Amino acid sequence: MKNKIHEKLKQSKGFSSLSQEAVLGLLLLNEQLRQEMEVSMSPFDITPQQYNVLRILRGAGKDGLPSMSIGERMVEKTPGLTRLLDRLEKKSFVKRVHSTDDRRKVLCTIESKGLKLLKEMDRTVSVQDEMMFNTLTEKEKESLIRLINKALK
Amino acid sequence: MKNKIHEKLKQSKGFSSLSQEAVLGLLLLNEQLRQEMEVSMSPFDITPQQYNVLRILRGAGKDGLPSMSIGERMVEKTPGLTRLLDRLEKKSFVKRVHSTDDRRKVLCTIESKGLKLLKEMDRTVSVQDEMMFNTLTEKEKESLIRLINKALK
DNA sequence: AACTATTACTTGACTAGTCAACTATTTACA
DNA sequence: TGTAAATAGTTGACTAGTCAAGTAATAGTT
Repeated sequence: MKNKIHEKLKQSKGFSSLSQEAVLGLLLLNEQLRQEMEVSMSPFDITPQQYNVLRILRGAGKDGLPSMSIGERMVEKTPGLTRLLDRLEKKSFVKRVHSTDDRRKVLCTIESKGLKLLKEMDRTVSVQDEMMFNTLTEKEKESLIRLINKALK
Repeated sequence: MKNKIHEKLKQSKGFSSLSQEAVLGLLLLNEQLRQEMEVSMSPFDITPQQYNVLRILRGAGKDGLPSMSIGERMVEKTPGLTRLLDRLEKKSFVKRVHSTDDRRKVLCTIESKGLKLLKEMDRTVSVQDEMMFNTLTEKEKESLIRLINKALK
């Protein structure tokens, strides 16, 4: 089989270690995923990160979630999140209110417009997940998941 | 073994498909890598992307490389690259001159200051590559690389 | 009760990426 | 040869992430 990692990097020399090759491969595969997500989501006029937040908020239900808790479920720091929520609020996908029992907290809830958007996107997204790994068998996917799990700290 | 993908996402429910689980795992693993890179490179006052460009230019040698060709070796569009090169040039790590045989092209070459920086960083970076996958055996790394290769389009 | 520390977020200044529109140069062909 | 098309890069306006510093509210301590 051709080494696509070499190919994409237009690099003819070998790698100095298996770890290095794995690192570069991981970066490339992630980039491929990111691009596919962006393409499949852009017709809905939303970015992957914004979609991610909306999905978290849908999971949280009617009570909503303080900003910090959203941040924990993504891998992002709070400052970026504040501004991302600003944009989602401007588009009326989410609503923010100061929590009454701890007024430092800002409870975010998804609005009906946001729920509607997610519903429209659900199919597209799951099709895209399948597409992403359609060159792998189910056994191979399991194996990939196992390795990723083992590599996560 | 514990499912770290679930854990990190604070998600107790199952995934709707193996592909979805693989997608989420891939995003998390990439994030872990990105963070580790940022931490290990920040003492050198350089970002992973800037490091990446410098390494490409070192590979290109004394003749340098036009911006477009650098872009192909990364996974980035030209506009971002222009500005990234602006910053590297400001720090005197690279030099840009209009090519004489095709004056649309801008040839980028790495400067001695850039080479020196890379030399200082080489050890750190390769140690970090090893660290990233130190929970996997060599056989498992090979297997991961094979799967990544198969998933790359 | 008062004073400090912690927590939850916001703001500002930065790097980095996107797309769309523009300039300059080269190539293609009619 | 002269005009149109393609190529290389830049610029502007945007999303998104970072860190560091600031504000407001709560919790902890004496």
